[in-house]
Amino acid sequence: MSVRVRFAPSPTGFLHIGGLRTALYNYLFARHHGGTFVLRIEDTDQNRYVEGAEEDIIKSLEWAGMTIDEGPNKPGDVGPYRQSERKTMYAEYAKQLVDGGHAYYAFDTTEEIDEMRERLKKSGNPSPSYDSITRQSMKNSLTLPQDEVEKRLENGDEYVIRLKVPRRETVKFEDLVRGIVSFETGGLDDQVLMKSDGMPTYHLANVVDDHTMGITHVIRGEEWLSSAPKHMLLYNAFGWEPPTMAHLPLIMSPSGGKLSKRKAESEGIPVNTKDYISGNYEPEALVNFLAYLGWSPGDDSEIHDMKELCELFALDRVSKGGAVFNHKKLMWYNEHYIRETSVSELVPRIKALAEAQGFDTKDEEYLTKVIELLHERVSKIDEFVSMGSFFFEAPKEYDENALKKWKEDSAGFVKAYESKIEALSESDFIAANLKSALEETVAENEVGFGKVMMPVRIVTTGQGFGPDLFASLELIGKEETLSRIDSALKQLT
RNA sequence: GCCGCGUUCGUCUAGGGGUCCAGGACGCCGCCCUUUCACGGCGGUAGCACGGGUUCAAAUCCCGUACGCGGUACCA
Repeated sequence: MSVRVRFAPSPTGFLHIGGLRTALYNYLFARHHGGTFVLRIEDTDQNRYVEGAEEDIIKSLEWAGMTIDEGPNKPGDVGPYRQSERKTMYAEYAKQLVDGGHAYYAFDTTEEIDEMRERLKKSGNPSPSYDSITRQSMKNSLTLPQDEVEKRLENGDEYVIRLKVPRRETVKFEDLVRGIVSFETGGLDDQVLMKSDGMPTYHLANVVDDHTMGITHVIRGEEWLSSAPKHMLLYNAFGWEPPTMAHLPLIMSPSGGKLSKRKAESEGIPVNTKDYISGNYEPEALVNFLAYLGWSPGDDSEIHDMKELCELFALDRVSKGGAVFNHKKLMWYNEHYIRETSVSELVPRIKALAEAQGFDTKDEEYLTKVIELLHERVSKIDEFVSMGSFFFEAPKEYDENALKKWKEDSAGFVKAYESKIEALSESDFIAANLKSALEETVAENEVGFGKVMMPVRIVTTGQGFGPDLFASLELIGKEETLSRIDSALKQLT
């Protein structure tokens, strides 16, 4: 049987970075086995639905380089791919469960359930739940006379359908990441399967869908492990073969705990995939980084593109413990992928970024040279623009830190240097000559190289660091260089 | 509280009884290269949570403890 996996996010917001990794592992697994990657939208909670979330999910997956084989945007044979559109199916299956004695109607109001919880708490039960014991004293089709149940149903009284969890049973299953996992049903509650609004809960919907969509492997986050036994009970009740399970370790925040929006952002980690897109991260870097966050191929390799990851990926090599998100390592990957990208590929991307900020990037030849000079020193491609803005326009202000190196004698050295390069013809205004002019200035004044170079750098670029100064000046050109020196001298002296 | 899952350098991990006084990567530190910065090269720092077993031999198997994380909804 060929592998079919699904990524099943709920459209309650922007795609979380942890969700993206779950999707990635599903995708890699599918591709590794020549299987199918399905996107299913789990929108059974109408209260939490967020407009535009589905588009964000699809856009994010595409940006990361994952191709959806079947999904709401690309229907296959087992659609629809949004749970809200499969509503009638769930009701039928729930009825089937009730008829088979595996589920029952419950008419209790929220208040009545709260009361029950309060009462049990008082009598010493620290975590009361609607379960095989308490259901006996509640209003449901197990306790109410048959005719009253029918009457309530006919009257259109509000009801839910609950799973009738067996009293004492052990649910055991094999998880591809964790091995054998087992639970006692005594600790499970009679989970609601159908809500009073007619929508199924996640538990029912995911089981029905995974089965009817032919899903062979359920690969999801560890937060689902606790409800997995309920799902196994459901497969059993339906008489279906359950898919193979694999629960992934969670991505943790550096300060501990699940990587939540609040935590992550206070630690400088973007949580939503869209923030990586708008933040100009390299998708290849994020994918490589995420793949290694909780998985490793077992050798000493670190760098793999999507194609290689697909070849290497195996669920039994996924680690069990949670993995802390290390933003510095992500940046290392990002730098790596930028260096791997050819200058010609970079040109259009940086042109767009720079122009969006109102810079004139001149011609392509010029931009190419700018990129060559900065290629080895940026961490993210937007730094080509921020670090290289002086290539596009004269500095508007001088970096505060750099100015610390501006001393009493700096202006004099800059003037001395200026008079030397002023003498250079346009065609002689090249890096080698600009460098020897500086060396001469240094020698004539009997000072260190930096005493002259740093001030020149500051007045021409506004910064105390950057690409090779002489190559930069050559690119900026004689006229512009001299004009920058003059206007800086006016401001700084 | 209860249930479940986990625990190898600061972080991500390799390791699945002897070849491990534990290997790689990020970070950090130092040196070299560069008369700036960065890149690159070389080197260094640092870890098997704890306690019991099993065994000739345990990071690797078993039990317990501690700690961490997840779940405990008519949310997913």
